[in-house]
Amino acid sequence: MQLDDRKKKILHAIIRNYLETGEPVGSRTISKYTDLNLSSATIRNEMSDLEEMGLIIQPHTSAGRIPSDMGYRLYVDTMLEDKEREITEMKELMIQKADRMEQVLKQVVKILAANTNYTSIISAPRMHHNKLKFIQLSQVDEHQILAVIVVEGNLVQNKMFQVEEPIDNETLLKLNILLNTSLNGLTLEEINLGMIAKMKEQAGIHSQVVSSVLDAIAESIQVEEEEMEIYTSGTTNILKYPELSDNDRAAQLLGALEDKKPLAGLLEDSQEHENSTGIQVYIGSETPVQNMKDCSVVTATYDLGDGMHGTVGIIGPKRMDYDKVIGTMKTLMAQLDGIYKRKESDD
Amino acid sequence: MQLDDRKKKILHAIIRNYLETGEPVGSRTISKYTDLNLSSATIRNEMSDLEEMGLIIQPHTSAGRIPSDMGYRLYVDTMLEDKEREITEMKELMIQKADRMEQVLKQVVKILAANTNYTSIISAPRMHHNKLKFIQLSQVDEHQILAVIVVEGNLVQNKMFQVEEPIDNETLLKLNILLNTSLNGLTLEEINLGMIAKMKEQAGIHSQVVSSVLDAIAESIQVEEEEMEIYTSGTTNILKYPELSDNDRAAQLLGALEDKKPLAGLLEDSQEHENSTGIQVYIGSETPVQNMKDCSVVTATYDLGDGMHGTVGIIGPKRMDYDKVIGTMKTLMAQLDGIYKRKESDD
DNA sequence: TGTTAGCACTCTATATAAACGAGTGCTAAT
DNA sequence: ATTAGCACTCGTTTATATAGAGTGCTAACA
Repeated sequence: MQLDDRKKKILHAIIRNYLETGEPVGSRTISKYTDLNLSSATIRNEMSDLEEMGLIIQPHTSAGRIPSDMGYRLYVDTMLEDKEREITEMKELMIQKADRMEQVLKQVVKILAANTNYTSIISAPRMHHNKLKFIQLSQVDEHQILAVIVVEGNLVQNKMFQVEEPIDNETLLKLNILLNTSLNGLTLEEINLGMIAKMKEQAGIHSQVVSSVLDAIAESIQVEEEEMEIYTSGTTNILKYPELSDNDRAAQLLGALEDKKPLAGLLEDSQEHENSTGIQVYIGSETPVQNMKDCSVVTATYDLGDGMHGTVGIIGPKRMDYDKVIGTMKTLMAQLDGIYKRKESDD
Repeated sequence: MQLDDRKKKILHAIIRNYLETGEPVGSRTISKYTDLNLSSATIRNEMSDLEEMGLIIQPHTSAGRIPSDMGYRLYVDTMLEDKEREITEMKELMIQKADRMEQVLKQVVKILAANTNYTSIISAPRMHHNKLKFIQLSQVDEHQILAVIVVEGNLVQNKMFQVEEPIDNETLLKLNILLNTSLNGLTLEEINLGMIAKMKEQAGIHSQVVSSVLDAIAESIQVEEEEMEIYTSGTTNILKYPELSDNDRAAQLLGALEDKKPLAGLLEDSQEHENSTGIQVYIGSETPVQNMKDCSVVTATYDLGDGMHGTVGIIGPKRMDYDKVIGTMKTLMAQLDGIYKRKESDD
C-alpha cells in the first residue's frame, strides 16, 4: 500500500493529537482537527489502512488509535521540521560556570529537564584519551603529600597520600620536574611499565612517591570506569504522564534512573550508534534498557573540545514531543560544542 | 486517665504490628499477638481508652486502630530499647574511601538506604569555620594559573584562572610563600579587608593574582552556601509503601527529594534543635517540610572531626521501624565520629 | 471490680450486573 | 471517491448486593 500525502497528514494529526492528550484518538476528532474537510467515515477508512500498514494500533476493538513504535519512528524520521528555538538562558548559565565542568553538566541536565518536562541525564566525559597536562606535588603537612593532576580540558584531580617522613623542598621540586617531563603530553594509556620502571629508578629513594602518584592517576581513572559519572534531573517528571506513572512501571523506571548502571549502558550504546546528526532516538522497545521499553529516549553526543565528549539524553513517554525535544537538543549541542576549545582561543 | 503498664504493652503491640503490616490492627489480632492472655473484648476496652487518650486512631468506624502521631511519639520517646546492630560493611567501606570526603558521604547514604529500605539523605559539612591549611599556585600553561586550596579536614578546592602573561617561577614561589604565611591557620571568616590590602601591597605588580585567589576562596565558599551539597539515595524506596505511593503524594515527595532546597531546610532545622543524643525524630506533621507531613524523618548529626559536621537523615513512612532506624543511625554515627581526626593521629 | 462471651451494628472492600458511550466496520446512497 | 447511517464491540462508569472485619454494648461470670 502507498503512504500517500493524505495518509501522511492523517498520521501526523493522530500522532500530534495523541502527544497532547495521551488518549487514543478517534476518527471524529481527526475529522475536525485537520483542515482536510473529510468526514469521520473517510478518516476511518484511511485509519484502517494505516493500521494495516502497522503505523497505528488499536488498544482494543472499540477505542481510537494510538501510534505504534513504527509510527513514531516514521514521524521522527520524516515529519519533523527543524525549528530553531532560543534557549538563551542556557548559554549564559553555561558560560558563567564554565570553569567547573561538573557544574556545567549539572546545569545542563537541569535546564533540559526544566525546559522539556521530561527526565534528562548526562554522562561526564571519559578522560581516557586525554593527555596529561600538568602534575604538581605539594607538601601539605608533615606526613601528607597532595598530588594535583591536570589533564587536557582542565580536568583537575586531587589525591592526598601519606609519607613516612617529610620530603624537603628541593627533592619535591626535583620530583615534580621528573614527573612532568616524563609524563606530560601522554595519554593515560600510554603510560607503560617500562616508563614506570625508568621513573622509579630516577626517583631513587623516593620511588615510593612516584608509585603513589601513578596509583593516584590510575585510581582516578578507575573511578570513572567502574561507575561512569552520570547526572540526572527531573526524574519525577515521568510521574506527570499517566501511562508511566502507575505504580509498578514508575517504580521500575525510577529505580533504573537511580541505579545509573543501565543508564551508562544506554548512553554508551548511543555513542556507538552515532549517526551524522549526532542525535539518536530510541522509541519504545528500541531502547537497550529493558525497564524503559515504555519510554522513548532521545540522546545526543556533545563535544566540549579537547577530546572531552559525552552523551546527554532525554527520557519521556513514547508520546513525547519529539519535535521540541530534538530542537532543544540541537541548540543545546550547538552551545556546548567546543565550549572549552573556544574559550582557550579567546584569550 | 493513667497509662498503666498493660496499656503500654497493648499500645506497643499495636504499633509494632502496624509497622509490619501497614494495616489497621484490630482487637482480636492483639489478643493473640501479645502474651497478655486477654480476650479481644478486654483489648477493645483498653483500645477504647487509648483512643480517648489520643494515642491511637480509628480511620473509620469499623476498622482497627492505627497509631496517631502522638502515639508514635510516645513509642519513640519511651519504648525503644537500645539495640546495638553490627553494620560491619559500613566501616570497611568508609575507611576505604576516607581520603575523599564526598565519596564517604555518598557511600554512607547508599548504605543507609540499602540497610533500612527507606530514603536517606546527607548534607556535606560546611566549611565556614575551617582553617586554611595550604595554598598552592601553579602555572599550568602560558595563560593559566591553578590555585589549589586545602582546608582543615583535607578538603581540596581547585580554581583555574587566567593571567595576561606568564609569571616566572621565582615570582610564583614568592607569591606562594606570601599567601601561605598570610593566610594559613585562618578561618575563612577571619580574612578581612585589612589583610587583603596588606597582601596586595606586598604582591606589588601581581596584586591581581592575589585578588583572583581570594575570589577563588570566596567563590568556593559561596557555592556551598547557596546550595548546600546534599546527597540522596533510595528515593524510590518510598514507592514500596502503599500509603505514600499513591500518585499525588509520591510525586510531591519525590519532587521535594529532588529539589534539595527543602531538604536543606530540614537538615538545618534538625541541627538547630539538636539534643543530647544527637538524634532527632520528626513524626508526621512535626516535620518542617510541608510535603513530608505523611512521613517520618529521623536525623542525626555526625562529626568527622576537624570541625566538619553535617546531618544525615532517613525519610520513610510514619510506620517506619523506628527501632531499627535509630539503632542503625547510632552505630553509623559511632563509625563516622572523628573518622578524620582518628586517621591523623594514627600515622 | 475486672474480664469475657455474644450479638447487633457499622462501614469498607469486593463482586456482580447494568447502563453508557466512544469508536469502529460495513453497507448503501450520493 | 466520499459520506451518512446503523449495528456492533468493548472498556468505563454507575449502581447494587454481599461479605467480612471490627467495634461498642450488654449481660454473665469469677
